[in-house]
This record gives sequence, structure tokens and C-alpha cells, in this order.
Amino acid sequence: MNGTHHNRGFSTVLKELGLKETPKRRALLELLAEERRFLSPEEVWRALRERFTTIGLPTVYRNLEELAAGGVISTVIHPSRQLFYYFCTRESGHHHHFICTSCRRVEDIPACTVAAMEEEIVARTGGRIASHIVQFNGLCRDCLNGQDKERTA
Amino acid sequence: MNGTHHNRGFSTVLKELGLKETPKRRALLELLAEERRFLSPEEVWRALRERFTTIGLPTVYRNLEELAAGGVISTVIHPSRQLFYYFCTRESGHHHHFICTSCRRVEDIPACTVAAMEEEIVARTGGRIASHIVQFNGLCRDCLNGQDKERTA
DNA sequence: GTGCAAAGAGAAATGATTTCTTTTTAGGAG
DNA sequence: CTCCTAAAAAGAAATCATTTCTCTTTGCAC
Repeated sequence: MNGTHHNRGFSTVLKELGLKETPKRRALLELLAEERRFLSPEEVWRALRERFTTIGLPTVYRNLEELAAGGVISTVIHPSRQLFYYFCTRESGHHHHFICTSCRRVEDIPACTVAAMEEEIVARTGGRIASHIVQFNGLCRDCLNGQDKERTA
Repeated sequence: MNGTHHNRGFSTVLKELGLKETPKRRALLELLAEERRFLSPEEVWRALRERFTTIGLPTVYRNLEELAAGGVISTVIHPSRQLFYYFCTRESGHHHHFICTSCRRVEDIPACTVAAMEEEIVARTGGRIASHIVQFNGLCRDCLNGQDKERTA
């Protein structure tokens, strides 16, 4: 959920996560870092196949999952419930996303008011929150104006 | 996302949605209204099979989707990304949920601070928000105390 | 009561995601 | 620099929630 990893270099990041630095892993990270739309695992796979004759879809799935678990990349839940991935350029701090379901652009939403809600939930219910999903789906300004039509949901 | 439908009676609700009142549809609604945990489509199907010798899983899926689209029941996205359904007893108003991934209980979270976030998003980006997901996953107090262990996520 | 669009059955397809087994490789130890 | 081992990856196959299809049934407006 933060982007300081990028500044420290991929090697450092991977080492911190206890992941070996393989060519494919590095390529996947570079690909995502350059792409400002969220991508599906299959799209990532297709892109990487142009550089690696043999790369399996399971490899892509595993790497995306590991990197997301490590906080290097973030996930996007499409209204279709398919999972997409996005390299978050935001420098630091907890935040959420506004995704355009048409052009797939992602806007970072700065420090949210969700922390307050969480405090209230814990106080009221006595439970413990393990995770939350806070995501806004819609159309960005450009897509509202008729550009980049891809899909609507 | 509100529960006023229940008070008006199922017949009225279905009529308003332009849905015919079939025995299976009514049974599905009654089942969900009595259950205070969120259920998977297959669980709903299994329960309904005890009252109807022939009922297809596609029928259950379709009905759940229609009713959720009509706002009569609400959806829960499990961390596994499976979809569950829940009959929301909250009387009215927009709100969100704290779900226990262990015992499947659902707590209503009253009027949230998300509206403010949405306003800011629209103002900043010029986009239009079509939907949002705001859900808190964790363990309720009882499950924290070691009861009702089912699963953790 | 009739007719027709909606609803449902049952079977089958879909397709994202995961699992398995075997082979390869990164990278620390010596 | 070479060895060794656990991690990583390939490739094939399985999983399984969800959807699609076609045909039959039924609610309900007229």
C-alpha cells in the first residue's frame, strides 16, 4: 500500500521479502511499474511472453500474489470479482483507490476516513479487524467525456 | 442496502422489482431473512432442496443476483473472493458491514464517512463513482474468545 | 380461462485460479 | 569458482464457482 519500495530499488525490496531476484520476477516488476493501468494476471503473462519464450501462467499468478502480499503492488477488485494488479506510485501511507472501469486508470485517494470507522467498529463490537476493502469504482473524467471506452460496470 | 423492504412484505417488494412471486423465490427470501449469517449460493441451494425436490443451482444464483440488484439483500465479498449473501435487518439508510470470517456474523456499520471521501474524489478527479466496496473483515468478539472457529482469513 | 413473458430444470460449458510433479536456477557456503 | 539446497518455474491437469443454453413450466394480466 505504499511506494517507497520503488525508490529503494527492486533488488532491495525483493531481498527484504525473502524472494530471490529472478529475471522473470524483475521483468514483472518493471512491467507493472511502467504501466499506469491495472492489469490482469493473464495480461501480465502475455506481456512477459514477449520477452520470455517460456513463462507459465501459474508463475505469474504466484509472483503477483507474493508481491501483493509483500505490499509491493496492490490489488484491484473489479466489479466482475476478477483480480487485477497495480503498481502503486504513491509515495507512502495508507490510502485507497478510485478505479476507472473503462480505461483502467487508478487514482490514489489520500489518507482516508476509514481509520475512524475501524476504531468505532472495534469499540462497538469488540472484534478485531483483519483486513478491509475500500474501493471506488466508476468512470474517470476522460471516460465520462467519451474517450477510452472499454467497458462499463 | 436497507431493510425497509421486509416490513412492507415480500409480495410488495417483489412486485416493485417487477419480479413474479414464485414459491421458490419466496422461500429463498424467507430463508435469508431468518438466517443471521451470510450464506453462499450453494448453501442456500442445499437448504432449499429440503423443501423443493427439484431446484436448480442456476435458479438460486439468478434469484440471489436479482434480489441483490434490487437492494433487497446485500452481498458479502469473502477474502477468497467468493460471493455470499445476507439479508440486512438494518431498518434504513446507507451503511456497511463488518463480517466475521470465522462465524459469518454480520454487524451493520451505521452511516459511514465514505460519502465525504466520495465527494472529494468527484471534486478532485472529475470522475463519476458508479459503486464502491467498503467492507471490514475480521473476527467478532466471540470468535476472538475461541468460539465458533470455522475459518480465518 | 388463455396466452405469453418470466421463471425454472437440467445438462453442459466457461474460465479464472490452483494444484501437482518434475526440472531448473539463484545465491550462500566453502 | 564450484557445490549444494531451497526456492522458483514449467507444463499439464484439476478445481470449482459461476454462467450459458435449450426446453419445459408457471405466474398473472387481460
